[in-house]
Amino acid sequence: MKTKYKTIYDDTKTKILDGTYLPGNQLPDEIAVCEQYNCSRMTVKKAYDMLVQEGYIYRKQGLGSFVLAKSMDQGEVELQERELQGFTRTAKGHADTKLLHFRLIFAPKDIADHLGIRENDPLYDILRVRNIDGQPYVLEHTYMSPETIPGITEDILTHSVYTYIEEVLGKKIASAQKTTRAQVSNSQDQKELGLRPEEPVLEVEQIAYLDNGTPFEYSISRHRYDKFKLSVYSVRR
Amino acid sequence: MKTKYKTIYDDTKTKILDGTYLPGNQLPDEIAVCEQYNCSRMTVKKAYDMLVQEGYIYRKQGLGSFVLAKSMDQGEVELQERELQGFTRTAKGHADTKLLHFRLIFAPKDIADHLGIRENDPLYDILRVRNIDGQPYVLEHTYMSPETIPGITEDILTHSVYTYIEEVLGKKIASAQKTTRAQVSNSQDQKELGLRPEEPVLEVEQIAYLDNGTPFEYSISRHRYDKFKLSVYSVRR
DNA sequence: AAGTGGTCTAGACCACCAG
DNA sequence: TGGTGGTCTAGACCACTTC
Repeated sequence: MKTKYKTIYDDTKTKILDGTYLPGNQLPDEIAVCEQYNCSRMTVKKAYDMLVQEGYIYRKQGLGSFVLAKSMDQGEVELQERELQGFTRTAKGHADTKLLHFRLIFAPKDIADHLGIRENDPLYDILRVRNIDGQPYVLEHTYMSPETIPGITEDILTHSVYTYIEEVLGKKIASAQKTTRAQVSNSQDQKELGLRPEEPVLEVEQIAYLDNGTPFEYSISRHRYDKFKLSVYSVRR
Repeated sequence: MKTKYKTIYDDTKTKILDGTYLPGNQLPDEIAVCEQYNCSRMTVKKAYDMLVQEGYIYRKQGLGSFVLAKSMDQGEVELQERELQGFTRTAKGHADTKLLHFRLIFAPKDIADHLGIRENDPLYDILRVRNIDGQPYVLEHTYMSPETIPGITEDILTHSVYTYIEEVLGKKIASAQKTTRAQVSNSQDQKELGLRPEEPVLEVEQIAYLDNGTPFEYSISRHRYDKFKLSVYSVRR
């Protein structure tokens, strides 16, 4: 059974996206929505507040709730990642993966610290190139502990590790911390991503967590500079 | 008067940051906090949920609330920007600004669209270099409408525009949409930021909003690749 | 069974903004 | 003054986890 706040959230978001509510339009006030959905104000507030966090609407005490002018261009690049208090990845074409290596190594101290394991514990060391429509766009170096994520195979790595974790292992991926910077490309980047020496990469360092708080993945992704962008919406409070 | 949920949020966050609660520790359950602060469960939940969004804790139904192992390194670079559903900028040294130009122009169509004004309306066109401890780290190209933000002067631009907007104009900055990518540096970047031709920049495109939904600033910032990183924590839901 | 968080109610009072 | 959202209550019932 879907929750009431999720129903109101989904319905309202749909109406914003399909143009039923246009930028600048005032949304129905909380009381009106209460009556429509037969619920209490707190429930409406929760739904509307989620839309505020994601940049769809803004609200002002004494005035009302309004659709925000969404104005950043989308879609010049092949892969767009949007952090809207959730994970959304939009690839435009057909994706596939080339596995460069898949090894077991002794965990170095820094990575062991990130993953909450001991130095020299066994560690999966995975290097992959991701392609969209046959064109490489990111070189992904991934480390996972076999204790946390057992049973990784080449087949899983060329498809979706996340699907394996959630559907086969039955664990839930809950959150991720990412840090982004620009970097000069090295010879491996240039070879695998087809870059010229003066062309840079966008590096994303990530630690991903399960819903029990365990960090299960540490990764460094080096993206082609012209095929990836990261979007963030942040609300002050 | 500070709200109750903010008090609980601040107190708990402080205890996490100062080590009173260590990574992995269980936090007091909602009922216990209710009794301590003489409040209802909803109030505690609001405070704890904010800490979840910001990556300080995780919660699990049936189990409890726990401090998350925060594991991403901070502090190798001069400027760190962290989006924790709020704006946090951490500069390590003394900051100052060099104004390269400050003009009025006719708004080009694309920028006019971002700012919700008409093409050819007057527009401030501002180009600045920001230094920390005398070293340049970012070239900031900023556009604002004089209709929304009147009275900009050179003096304001070399100090804080945000302070001027909030304290002199009495308007509230509410949110911002940012998109980040890596770019090859151009000759202006190289000259102003002291980069060699093969060194890239991290470009951040931003639209910032007032609390009445008006977009008041469109900017493109080009950061030295080795002096800036952007961190994001995202929770799935 | 006991303990935890997740959702939800049906109100209350207050702060803010418009006319 | 009327309408809006912000905070808060004092419960309720349910879902999930561990024992």
